[in-house]
Amino acid sequence: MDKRVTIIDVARHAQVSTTAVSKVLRNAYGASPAMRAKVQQAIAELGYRPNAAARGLRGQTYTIGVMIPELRNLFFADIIDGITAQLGGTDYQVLIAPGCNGEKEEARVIDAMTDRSMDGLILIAPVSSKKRLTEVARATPTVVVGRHGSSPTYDSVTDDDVVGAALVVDHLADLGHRRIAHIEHHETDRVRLAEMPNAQRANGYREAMTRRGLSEFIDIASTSYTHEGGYVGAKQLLTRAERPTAVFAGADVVALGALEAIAEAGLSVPGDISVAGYDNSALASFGPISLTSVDQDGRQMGADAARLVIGRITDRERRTVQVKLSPTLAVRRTTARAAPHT
Amino acid sequence: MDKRVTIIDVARHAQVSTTAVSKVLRNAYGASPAMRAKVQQAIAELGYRPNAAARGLRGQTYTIGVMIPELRNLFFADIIDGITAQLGGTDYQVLIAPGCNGEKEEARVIDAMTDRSMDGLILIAPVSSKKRLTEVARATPTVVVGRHGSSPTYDSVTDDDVVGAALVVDHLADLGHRRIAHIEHHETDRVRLAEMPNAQRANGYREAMTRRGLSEFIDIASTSYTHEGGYVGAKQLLTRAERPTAVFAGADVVALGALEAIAEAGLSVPGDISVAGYDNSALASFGPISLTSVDQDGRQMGADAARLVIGRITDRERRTVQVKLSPTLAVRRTTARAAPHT
DNA sequence: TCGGACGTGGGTAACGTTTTCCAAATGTTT
DNA sequence: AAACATTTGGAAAACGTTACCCACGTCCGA
Repeated sequence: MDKRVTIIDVARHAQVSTTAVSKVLRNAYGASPAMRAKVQQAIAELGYRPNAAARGLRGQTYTIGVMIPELRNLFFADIIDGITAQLGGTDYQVLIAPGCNGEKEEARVIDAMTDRSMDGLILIAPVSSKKRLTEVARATPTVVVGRHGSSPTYDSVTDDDVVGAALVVDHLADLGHRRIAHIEHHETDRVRLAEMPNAQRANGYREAMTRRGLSEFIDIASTSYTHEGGYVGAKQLLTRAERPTAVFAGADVVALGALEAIAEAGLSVPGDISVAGYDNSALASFGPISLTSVDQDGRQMGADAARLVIGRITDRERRTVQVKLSPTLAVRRTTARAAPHT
Repeated sequence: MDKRVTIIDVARHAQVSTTAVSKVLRNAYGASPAMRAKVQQAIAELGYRPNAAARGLRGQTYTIGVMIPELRNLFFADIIDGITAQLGGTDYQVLIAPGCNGEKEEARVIDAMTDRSMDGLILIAPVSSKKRLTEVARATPTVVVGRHGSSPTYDSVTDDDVVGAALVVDHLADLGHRRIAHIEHHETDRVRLAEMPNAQRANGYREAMTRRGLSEFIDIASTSYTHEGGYVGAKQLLTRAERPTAVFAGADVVALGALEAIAEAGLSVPGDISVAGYDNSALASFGPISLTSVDQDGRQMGADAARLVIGRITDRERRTVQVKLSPTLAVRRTTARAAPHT
C-alpha cells in the first residue's frame, strides 16, 4: 500500500516546480524543450500517472461518459466501437453507464456522470424530456445520438429514419408486396412522438406506403421495441382477415420476435411472409437468421458523436450541429417476391 | 452556466459548518438528529449533489469500475445486470470500461480506472498476468470474475468449468454419441493455461471423455472463442476421416460459427451432428436457434462479485474468498440421439 | 541606451470535499 | 459538588492538480 507518486515527487525529482510539471503534462505554453525533456524523463523514471480526481477539481477529468439504455442491443455496441475508435490515441477515456431504462433511472445515471465531472457526455437514445436534456447540456458538453430535432445546447447525431423506413417499403413493394404491415414502438409523449426514431420510422412507413399508392393497406401493430413486442405484434397481425404478406419490424429484435410468432403459426419465411428489421445488428447478418434489415452504420454514428463532443469541449461557444446519416438496406433471405395477387 | 451548489452553500443555508454537512452526508458519527434534519432540508431545498471528484481526493468516489473484455458477449450483459441489481439502492455507481481485448489494452483500461480513484474494481475474464492483477488489487479492492485460482489480494468468482464441460459430455454420451469433438480457445501462456475458463473447459472435456471410456475419441480443434473461431474449428472437424457426431463448442458464439459451417457443408443439426455451446446466452435460447448450452447464471456471478467488492471496500483486511458456482445444462434442440454406431 | 515584447519559470491561491483534531456543553457517577 | 465520560459542533489542514499572475532575462527596434 505504498503511496502513489504525485506531481510533487516528479517536480522534486526533476528539480523544477510543480507548475512546470503541470505545464508539460498538459502541453501548455511556457515550457522550454529542455525542461520538457527533463520532466518527461522524471515522469518515466517514477512511473507517474496523474490523479484524475484531483485534475477534475480544477480542470478536466479526461473522461467521456456514454449513457446506453440497453446493453444487449448489438447496434449500441457498434456505436460504442465507433466512439472508442475515434477516441483511441487521445487522452480521453470512455466510461459507460449501464442499465438506464425509464426516465427516472436515466436521470439518476446522468446525474451520476455529471457529479463525476465528466468532460463530455454522449447520450444514446435518451428518453428524458427535452428541457432536461437542454439543461444537462448547458452544464456539460453533450451529444445526443438517435433522437431527432435540434437544440441550442447539444449536438445530435441521427440516422434518417424516414428514409430507412422508405427503403424497406420500397424494397417490399418492388417485390410485389402490397399488404405490408408495420410493428411500431408505442409512443404517447407528444415531444418524443416527434423526436424518437421509432415515431419517425412509423411516419416514414406511412409516407412511403402512401407514395406507392398503398395507403389502403397501411396496418400498424403498436407494441414495443422488444423481442416480446415483436412476438405479440406479429400475433396480432396474423389474426387479420386478410393476412399481411410482409412485416416491417421497427427493430431487429422485434423482427426476431415476429419470426418466432410466425414459425409458431406454422407459416414459413419468406415463403408465406417476408420480414424485415431495422439496425442490421450482428444478429441480422448471422447465417441461419439472415434478416433483411436497415443498416445504420453505428460505427460512423459513434465516431461522429465522439468527434462532436471533443469539438464542443474545445469550443463551448460553437453553434450546435446536427449530423444526419443516411441508412442503407441490407437485403438478405427473409424477404422474397410476393405471391401473385389473388 | 450557473455554478454548482457546493457543500459551503448548504452549510450557509442551514447555518451550520461544512463539517456538519459532511457528517450528515456520510452518516458519520457526531451529528444530532436535529442537525441532521436541518441539513437534509437544506440539501433538498438547494438540490445539492456532492462532487465526486472532490470526494475522491480525500475519501471515496462511490464508483465501481467494471472491466469487460467484449461488449457483444451477451453473457457479460447478464453479469452486469447482476452487479447493478446488487448495487441498486446503494450510493455506488457502476461504470463500465469497454474495449479491452489484449493485455496491453487491458492494462491501459485498468490504469484509467485506478487513476480515477475508483473505490472498487470488478475485472471480468482479465488476461493480465497474475502478478499484475495482484498489484492492482493491492491498491484497489478488486474482484476477478471468471478466472480460476486464488490470490492473497483479490476475491474471485468463477463457474465450475470442469463440471460444465462434464455436463455436456455426459449429456451427449447419454444420447449415444461417441465421437464428441471439442472446439477450444487456443492458449499458450502457462499460468493462464491453469486459470482461464477455456482451459478448464478443455480439461473437463478430456476428463469426462476418459471417465466415460471415450478417450480414444477425444478430438480437439484449437481456434478461438469467436464466431470465426467456431466456423474454422468446425470446418477442421468436418474434414476428419471419421466425422464427429457431436461438437461441444467452448462458448455460444463459437457454437453459432460451427452451426454456420455445418449448414454450409450441407449437414443438418441435430440430424447429422449435435452441437452444444457454453454460457446459455440470450442467443442460445432464441427460438430458431435453440442451442443446447451450459448455463452459468451470470446474474448470480455478478451479484456475488458486487457483494464481495463492497465487502472488501468495507474491510480491506478480510481474507480473500473464492466463490465457485455450479453450472447447469439447458437442453434444447441442437442435440439429439446419435445414429446407431456403424 | 531605453523600453517594450517575448520566452521561461515559479509562487500561490483556488477547486470541494473529508479528516483530524479540539472545545464546549451536557449527562452520569461518585 | 466534584470528577469524569459522552455528545455535539466547528476550525483548519489536508488531498493532487491547475489557473492566474508575477518576475526575471534576453532580444530587438527606435
